Amino acid sequence: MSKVRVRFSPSPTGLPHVGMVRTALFNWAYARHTGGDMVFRIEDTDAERDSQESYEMLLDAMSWMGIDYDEGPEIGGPYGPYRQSQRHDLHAQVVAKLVEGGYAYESFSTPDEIEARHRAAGRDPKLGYDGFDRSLTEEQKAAFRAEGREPVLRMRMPDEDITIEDLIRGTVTFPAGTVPDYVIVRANGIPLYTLVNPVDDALMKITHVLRGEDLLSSTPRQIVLWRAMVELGIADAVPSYAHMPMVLGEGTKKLSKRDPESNLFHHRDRGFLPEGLLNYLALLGWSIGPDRDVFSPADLVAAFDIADVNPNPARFDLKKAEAINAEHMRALPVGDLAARVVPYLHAAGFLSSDSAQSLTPHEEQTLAEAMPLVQTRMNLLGEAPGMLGFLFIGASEVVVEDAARAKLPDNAADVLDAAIAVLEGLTDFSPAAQQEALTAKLVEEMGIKPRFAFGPLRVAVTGRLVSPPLFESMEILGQDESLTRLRNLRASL
RNA sequence: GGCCCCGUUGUGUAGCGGCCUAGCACGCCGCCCUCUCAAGGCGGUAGCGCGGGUUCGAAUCCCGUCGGGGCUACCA
Repeated sequence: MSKVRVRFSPSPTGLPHVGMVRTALFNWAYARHTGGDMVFRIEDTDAERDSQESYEMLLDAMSWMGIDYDEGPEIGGPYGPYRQSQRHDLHAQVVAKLVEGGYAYESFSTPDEIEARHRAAGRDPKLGYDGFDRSLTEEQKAAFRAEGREPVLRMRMPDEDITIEDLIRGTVTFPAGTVPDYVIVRANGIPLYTLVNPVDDALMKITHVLRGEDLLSSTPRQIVLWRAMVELGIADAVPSYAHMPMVLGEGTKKLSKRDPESNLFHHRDRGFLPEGLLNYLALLGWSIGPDRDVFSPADLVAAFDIADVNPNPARFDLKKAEAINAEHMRALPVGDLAARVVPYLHAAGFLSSDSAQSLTPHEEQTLAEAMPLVQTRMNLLGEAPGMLGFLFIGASEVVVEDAARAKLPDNAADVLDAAIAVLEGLTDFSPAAQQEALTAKLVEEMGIKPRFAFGPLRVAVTGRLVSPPLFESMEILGQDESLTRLRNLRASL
């Protein structure tokens, strides 16, 4: 069996969509699992919608997700160029052979004329092209040209059933006559996706076409093109196909490009780990085993087979995605997690640099001490500023959230006064010492429930209702800083 | 309308004729733990769309039906 060659061939239009990334991921996983090649090709044939910005985001998305490729734009390869817009000559050569071999023909019919003919014959006007120009004589063609009409090129579909063995769906048959002769080249001479996609696949020796279900219906026409290319010696063999399920949003509709959740970078911005999102995306239509759903990219590669992919569409579930991401965050060595959280803390204004290597010694130490406290308390890296921000500011910058202030008990002033007195007297400011002393005073002596005894302290120190453990937090801040914060809140009551 | 695909708890899945009184995970609910919130532990909730077959036996096979989706462009 020859080497597997798969390809990911997006159009650079708009933002990278998670469904699209999932397609790239499965292609990649299949290539890596089989030891095959992953080809990355940009289908920028629609100048109207394509953009350089979108192209760059595509590269960014691939590299962030860790989806590498063996051939592609920027890195090249034996079957380049890898941007479709630079392959016009290659396409033109194939078109010429197709026409010469009688596989494609010139068609002058306009959509209106086709529809009119259907009506005249009492057929459904929406049947599609009727094959009218299939055997035009040279005289008839000349007559059309004399009218100033330029023909499109259509592929001649055979009068036979076309069957594909889909790796995910099994045998799929399209009855003869249900697919009309389709256009491969516009009247202006520019080839269409329907031509260029299979042609480039053939030229790049692609063996497996793994793509979205939305392309299933266009497969029979591509098979016909492939068969023609094989006969013409352009292609080696018709590839295997696998049509992956769509990624749905809420309800039953496809996850729309308008939906922010469809944007890969939206998730990156919120603080998904690439391996976390990759793990979740792989779960959309595939599973690694009956009782496991957390795995690394390497695990995916080791276990993945396109034949195991489910044919039914899957909904994108943010909650599940975040839970998976949280698992990955907890599995990370703390130092690693700390480094990953730095850009988010910097963006929120809490750190001097977005690189863990360039932090001040104090920032570095504070982060190192705080990270273990919050590793199990976050689902996303983006939660770090809210969780840890208070550690990187001065007492005067602490902002007490309204909700936190509202929740202060009536005796908050007494609690704070007592706590300040206790903590001032400590020579050992360790969490254990703090807790012992504060519990003795507030809980046992004053008879306040722990929850209400420590709540006001938490608010004073962090400004929030939810925070890392209180005593550890105060230890990191230091005795003086902690006391200042307690006094500040006390003074504001 | 035509052609095609899909159908297991709210969500993602395991299941490939008997191991299923349907497993796992997320979610949700409760309890335990507890300085908040998590994490962790324990327990609970909820499903084979429907109807016929085939079979000793069906979530698993067949047919139909209903429901959802895709395609039907001189877009990709």
